Amino acid sequence: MVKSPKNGVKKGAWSEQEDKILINYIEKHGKGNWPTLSKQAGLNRCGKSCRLRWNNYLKPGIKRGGFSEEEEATIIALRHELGNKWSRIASQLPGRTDNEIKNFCNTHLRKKLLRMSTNPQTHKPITDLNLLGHLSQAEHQLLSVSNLHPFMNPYNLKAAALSLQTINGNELIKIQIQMQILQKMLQIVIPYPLQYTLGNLSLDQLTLLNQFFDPLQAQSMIADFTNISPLLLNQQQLSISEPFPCFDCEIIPGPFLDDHHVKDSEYSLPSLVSVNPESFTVNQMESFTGAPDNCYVFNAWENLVEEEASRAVVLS
DNA sequence: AACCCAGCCAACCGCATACGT
DNA sequence: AACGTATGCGGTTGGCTGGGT
Repeated sequence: MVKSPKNGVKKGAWSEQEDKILINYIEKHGKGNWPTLSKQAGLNRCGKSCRLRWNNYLKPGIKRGGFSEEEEATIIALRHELGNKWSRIASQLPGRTDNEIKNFCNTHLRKKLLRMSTNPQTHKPITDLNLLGHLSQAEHQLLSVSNLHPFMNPYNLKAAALSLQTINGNELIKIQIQMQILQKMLQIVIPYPLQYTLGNLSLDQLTLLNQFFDPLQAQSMIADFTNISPLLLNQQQLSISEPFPCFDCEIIPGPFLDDHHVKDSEYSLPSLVSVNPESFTVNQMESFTGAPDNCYVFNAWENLVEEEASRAVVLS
């Protein structure tokens, strides 16, 4: 990046020679005043540029290369706590600079969190439809192949239904609102190729899909779940094997919110679960810890998402 | 082979604050 | 107290690069 000199001061990428001059000067004389340092060292750079080059690149102890999982976890936690206070975050990571962490957050982490249906800014699950308007098409694509929402996972629907036994009306309303948001998100983010593949489904499959993603239908499903015999409402039976992002621990209580945050550091596509809510029976309830293979709606949905992910088609 | 495009990241810019006179 | 300068910080830019067409 070579930019045109302004007032005779060079800008843009630093050359090896300039780096050597700066290092040698600081090793001999220390840092001191940057504008003065620049002149005395014979560098045709402004002091600010010298300071930045030294602090972000040349200073001894600067770590280069990818971030470890531990560093990444620390960054996520501190970002959640401090916001975009890059220098404060960097102070907790020896050898890392604020600039490097900022770049890391704005590229790798952003992509990763989107894939987890998580707001890159707040690190909370995406429920703000306004955010979707700021995403690129590629990011929409990324989001669309992610585990959009815990309610995409029938385990969560089931657990939410069980929780209805103990939660109050306000929380029920919140759940219903979240489901409506999910439905709207789907309308927005499902990319054309995925919609196209819906054409390959049978009418029955489409009907069931529609029911599942229609908030009113979904509400009635939840209502239906509450009619399941109390003998079956043993939450201990719910052992969720599929990892997924925590939705919102403050709103929805239940066993499905514990110890199931995504630990996978790669961008693997979370598996969806195969359960047909309409044919939910006692036996299926008892075997709910597994993922039945014979429930075609969610098998179909899982296949669709996987197919979509494998295509990796960016909409034009 | 040539072109396009998106992601990466070093470096710049502008503002706020600290510091010295 | 007021002013000028240096420094710190966070947002933004733009050249480079690799992958796709």
